[in-house]
Amino acid sequence: MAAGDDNIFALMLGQVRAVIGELAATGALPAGLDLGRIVVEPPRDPAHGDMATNAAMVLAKDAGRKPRELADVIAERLRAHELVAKVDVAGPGFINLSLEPAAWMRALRAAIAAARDYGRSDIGAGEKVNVEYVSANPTGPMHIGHCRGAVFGDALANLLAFSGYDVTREYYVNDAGVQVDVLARSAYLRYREALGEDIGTIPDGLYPGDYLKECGAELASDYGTQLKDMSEAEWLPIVRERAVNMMLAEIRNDLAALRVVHDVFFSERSLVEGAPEPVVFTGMAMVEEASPVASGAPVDLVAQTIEDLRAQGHIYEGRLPPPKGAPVDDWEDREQTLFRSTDFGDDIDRPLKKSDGSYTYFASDIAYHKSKFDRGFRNMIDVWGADHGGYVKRMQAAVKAVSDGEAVLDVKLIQLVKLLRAGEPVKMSKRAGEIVLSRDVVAEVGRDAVRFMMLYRKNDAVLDFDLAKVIEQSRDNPVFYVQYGHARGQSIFRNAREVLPDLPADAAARRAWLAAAQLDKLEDAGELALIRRIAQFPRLVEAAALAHEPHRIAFYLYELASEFHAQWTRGTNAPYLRFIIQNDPIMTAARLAIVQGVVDVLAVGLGLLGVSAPDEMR
RNA sequence: GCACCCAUAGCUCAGCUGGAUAGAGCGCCACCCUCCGAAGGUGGAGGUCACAGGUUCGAAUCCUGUUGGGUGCGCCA
Repeated sequence: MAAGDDNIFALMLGQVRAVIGELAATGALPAGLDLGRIVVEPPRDPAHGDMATNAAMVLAKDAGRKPRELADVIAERLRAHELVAKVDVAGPGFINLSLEPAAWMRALRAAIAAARDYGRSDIGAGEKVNVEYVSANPTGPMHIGHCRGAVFGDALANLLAFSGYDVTREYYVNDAGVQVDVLARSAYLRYREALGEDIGTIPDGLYPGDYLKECGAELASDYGTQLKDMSEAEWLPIVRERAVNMMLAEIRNDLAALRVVHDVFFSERSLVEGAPEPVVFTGMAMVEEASPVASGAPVDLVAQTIEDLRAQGHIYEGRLPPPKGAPVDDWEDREQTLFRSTDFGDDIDRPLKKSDGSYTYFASDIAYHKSKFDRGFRNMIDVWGADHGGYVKRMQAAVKAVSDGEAVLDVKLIQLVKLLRAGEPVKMSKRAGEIVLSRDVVAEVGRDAVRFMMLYRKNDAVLDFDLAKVIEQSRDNPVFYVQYGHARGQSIFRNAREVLPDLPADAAARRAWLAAAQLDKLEDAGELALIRRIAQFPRLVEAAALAHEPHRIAFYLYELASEFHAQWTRGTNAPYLRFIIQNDPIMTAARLAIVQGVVDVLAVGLGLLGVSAPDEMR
């Protein structure tokens, strides 16, 4: 569980646990206490010291002692630690620790030494995690809603990988079902148009978007009039495959513009139609090369999964009551194939077959998640739009069923993006062509702004995204403010060479050089606060990873940048607080060590969010 | 009718999985630039954490109920 040596909070937590172990050994405490609930964290009020632990309050009941009394005993032993300056017992039984200045200097040195690995940990212990995100239907370009899910999933995957998980980034391609058939028919119309036919207005129910014209043109040049002479049953698979591949290529362009990557593109059709193995479009391969390779007997994985579940008693034939409140016109009370999701916490059992006998989307989704389990994933994270919220329970139920309770599915629901321009809503209509596309937004305000803002809000909160504000260069715009912090730090290094001619220009060499600085010269409250903030980064990353909440990184970075800017500005009124002191190379070197820490943390944090850390702002 | 999500300062939102006197930005008020980038900073006012119960040493956080908003509710994905 222990993170690296660079996490001073983990270090002290280990110390607290060790003390409790010692007390248990002497018989002062019962053995076998649950230490899992003990935390060591920065107190909200700095007056309470550097760190606080709830150990005594958490253990009091099981130990049969009063919290304050127990706290005194633990505190006594913590005082002996070399990095601990002061220990107080306060309130209901908090143990407040003040650390020796040397402890913070050590933390800063550790941060600088770790450089771009600062905050990296092994809490994931190499465990496999599947993060599925975007999974937009390949029926058109990505819109702004997909964009938020894409950025979220990507950042979450970064965070988990950084925290020691073995992460697979996955995209589920819905290349089966009626929607892609509609796509194919729409493309076929464009094909006829490309052959010179007057197709008039696009009929209701087909996709009217211009983006299919190119597909039609390609079909016309490749097939001439051949497809016109075929029946729909003949041309549909041909057109469908071409259209899906082209749409997927579009989407991958949109993803590339956001610098969002996937390791695996998983084909739904390969489940439904039966392939020897689930077909994956690998992250490296071009879409065109990714057609299913047939070898061996086809297996319908959906049917197989359903039959397996039936054998385990999770499936039966029965009737559902009609939904109340939202009357279905053509409700037909009939016997159907149902999954006992109520056995796993769902509200109602869920149908697996449509009235025509084919499988529901849910059925293939079960098979898909079964495939994740079969590929070794015990941890699955799905990133969905909030409108799929009603689907969460049944999917989690299904994952439990297919994994015999071994796998856990966490579903992250992504709320709407409300697009604004200078406070005014950007008009969005359902009619195609007026949907706000991800690529248009990226083109207008840039990838960094889009990514940061998408992550500067909890995933389950509606996001107001103001196109005018995110390119503003002011404190009001967190993207700029954080990036500016990084640029300002680099600017300080550029200017510092006047005072410190030996300061290496190369970042790695500079870190080594700064590690030798006399950090004990640092005693200004603002400086020390910055060092403490830097020291919190590892535990923050850890918490964000465990909670699957990348937005915490974004907020932390804003706070760090804010403290850094504040310290910088104090130097305007109080020159002795500047980072660069003209005739004091020793103090300057010590302060540059802080700047290095700030710059590294900002760079690492922005990197996790997929946002660039510029050396200068222009 | 049912399920899920949300409700925190005038506005937009954090609140580190139950901790101490609930924070930030914007807006408002009063200040600070012969500076390593003022593209900034300092201080102040502003809260019944929607409401009512409950759990316990301790609740914005967990449970129940109520109110208000959003999403969804065999066969679409």
